Amino acid sequence: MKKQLTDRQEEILTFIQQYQRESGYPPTLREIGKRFDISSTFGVKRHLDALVKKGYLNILSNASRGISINKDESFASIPINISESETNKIPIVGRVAAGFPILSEENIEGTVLIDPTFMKKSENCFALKVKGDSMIDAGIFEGDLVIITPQSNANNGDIIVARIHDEVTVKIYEF
Amino acid sequence: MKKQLTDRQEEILTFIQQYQRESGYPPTLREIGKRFDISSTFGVKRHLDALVKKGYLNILSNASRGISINKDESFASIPINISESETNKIPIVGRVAAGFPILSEENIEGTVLIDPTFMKKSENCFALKVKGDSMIDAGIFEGDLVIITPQSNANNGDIIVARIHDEVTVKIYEF
DNA sequence: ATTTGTAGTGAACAAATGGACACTACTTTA
DNA sequence: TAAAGTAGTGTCCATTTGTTCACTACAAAT
Repeated sequence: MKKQLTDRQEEILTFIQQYQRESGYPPTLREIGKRFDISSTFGVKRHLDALVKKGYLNILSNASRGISINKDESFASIPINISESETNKIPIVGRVAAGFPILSEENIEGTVLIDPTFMKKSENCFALKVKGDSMIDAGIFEGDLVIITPQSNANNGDIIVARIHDEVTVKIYEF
Repeated sequence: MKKQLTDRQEEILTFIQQYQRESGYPPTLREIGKRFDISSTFGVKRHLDALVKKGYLNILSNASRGISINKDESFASIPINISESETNKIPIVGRVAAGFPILSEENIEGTVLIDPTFMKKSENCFALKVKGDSMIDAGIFEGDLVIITPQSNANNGDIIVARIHDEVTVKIYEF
């Protein structure tokens, strides 16, 4: 369990997190001091030393902006074993505008994150929102997101997406 | 569309990303130079300037380690509208060891990320892996992950998780 | 043939930045 | 009551760090 912080330390830790998130790098002692009206860098440093001592920060000596935040809270200190870089960020394709490639900006409505537990990382996937319930027998309902992996051929019985001009439908492939 | 990078620029960008991810703050010119055997900081700076010009980096003038990475690539420069902080990180509970609270470390097997599109952020949720196919009629198959929202009561017909001592089962609640 | 972009060296400089010291003051703990 | 922790000021210093200049060299595009 982490040690208790004073109000001041809590404020400063929050500021560092926020600064880091917004700018991409940590603040300097003077920037922290400016924010909290602490004129001496020494005053700020003592706060940081306290945060290091209590396990919330690491500081690289003599390096400028050498502050890193120890993030191991989440759920009762459960280790996160999934790095963001392994996560699938899949674009959601809305209407398919003629003339543009499917993954061009014109067609993208948003993105959805899919945990790598459920599918391996893929570069070409995209998602479609299902309209209508023609595939209800296959467990695909109105409003569901279906994730499409482009590939050059399909087997009998596969669930596929067919595009006829601008119109897109989900079907079972049978021959 | 982003402009093409040279091999050298690509290497350096990758290094900066990696350094940032691992240490929590960006590298200095000299640290980059050291990694690539570039003895002059000016040589490094020209690479960074090129990366800024091509839209991959922002640099705060005269600030030490003032490098921030423009991350808007993903899929053909689709804007990411989901911040990581909004994403649900849900712990996967394995066996339920008696005497420990459900979410204690002893019970956690891993975590899974669920996009907020599918469920609103919740602090108390956890996931269970389904064994057996007793709920196959409800579309719950062996190996599926079910996500549990603890709540104090259930309605007729709800799918619930019941715990009897250490044993946990998924059922439909009927009275 | 000239320009532009890339790639690098070496030196010198100014600003940014962390660290240390001496001092005051208040509160909490032992 | 003494010790330890917190909170802050002001000053000085050494190091870290980004910036700039002059110079060389090569390849691709105009």
